[in-house]
Amino acid sequence: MSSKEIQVLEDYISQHNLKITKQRRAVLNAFLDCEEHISADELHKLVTATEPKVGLATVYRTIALLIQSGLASELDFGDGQKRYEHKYMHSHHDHMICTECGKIIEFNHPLIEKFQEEVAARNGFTMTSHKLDIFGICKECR
Amino acid sequence: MSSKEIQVLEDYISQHNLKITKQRRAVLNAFLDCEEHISADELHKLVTATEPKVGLATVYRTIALLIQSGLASELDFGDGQKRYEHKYMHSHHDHMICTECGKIIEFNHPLIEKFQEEVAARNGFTMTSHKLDIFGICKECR
DNA sequence: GTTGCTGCAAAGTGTTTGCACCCTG
DNA sequence: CAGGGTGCAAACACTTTGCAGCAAC
Repeated sequence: MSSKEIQVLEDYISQHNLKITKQRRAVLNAFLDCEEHISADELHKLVTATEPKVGLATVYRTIALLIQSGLASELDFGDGQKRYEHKYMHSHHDHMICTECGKIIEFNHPLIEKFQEEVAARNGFTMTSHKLDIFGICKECR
Repeated sequence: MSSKEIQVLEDYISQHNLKITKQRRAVLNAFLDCEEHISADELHKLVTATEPKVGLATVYRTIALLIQSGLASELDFGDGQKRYEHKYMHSHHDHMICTECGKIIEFNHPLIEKFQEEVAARNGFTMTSHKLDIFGICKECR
């Protein structure tokens, strides 16, 4: 259980006149325990394993809080549901998704990043963020 | 009105025991007339301007046909709805999206493409497709 | 005790499907 | 005239919201 992330959330909560509840702790802990790209529904299943009465709506509301506090970021691989991953203490990276088994490899290629900046600048764009997903077949599925 | 695309669709239709209808022509023509990244709802509005009785469901069903026949490809900029663009006779490119005005610039950077291949290969991935979106502020909105 | 939080159910959004009738081939 | 196509409405999947009761501060 990572106390730094709990601190980040509690700081955000106290700075916004919000309250710490056992549901919010449960959602945060389940999210932190899971080192994956998790959907709201999957996170809800994890949470209810220890706190059976937590509703899906609370999970969605807490995820919004995690995003606002900078702990989580939203992903969309185009499969109809949003996914979430750790953001705090987790540097930028892109995703390579196996379309057979769903495995996701994270990677970062400094030159790709650099050329993106270059393309943006060349078009007069101020880049705020970007998203690169590579789809393919991983070596186990080939 | 581009006869090549109509030919592609009619070929696909005749090869699959399907039928050509005025609704399908209307959807295809509206799609071809519009050189943008259009949503199903927007395309439906365009179609009903000339064919008022065409239903949204038919638009979705025809879009599926366009995708299967290789005329259209699906985009998802993470705003909750899918968008579609011309694919036939339109080479690969990525998107730069202005988060202020929604303007989309298409670009292609050969080195970025090359490094993606390289990263995939390095991880034992056989790359089948990829998607790069850069979000930022365009020069008019700055 | 105030004010925010929760669970539930209902509403929303974008997309898909079932069905009776219609039209193409 | 057979079999696919259409419009409509209902169903769907995911997410958000309204509300009365509950709990943190």
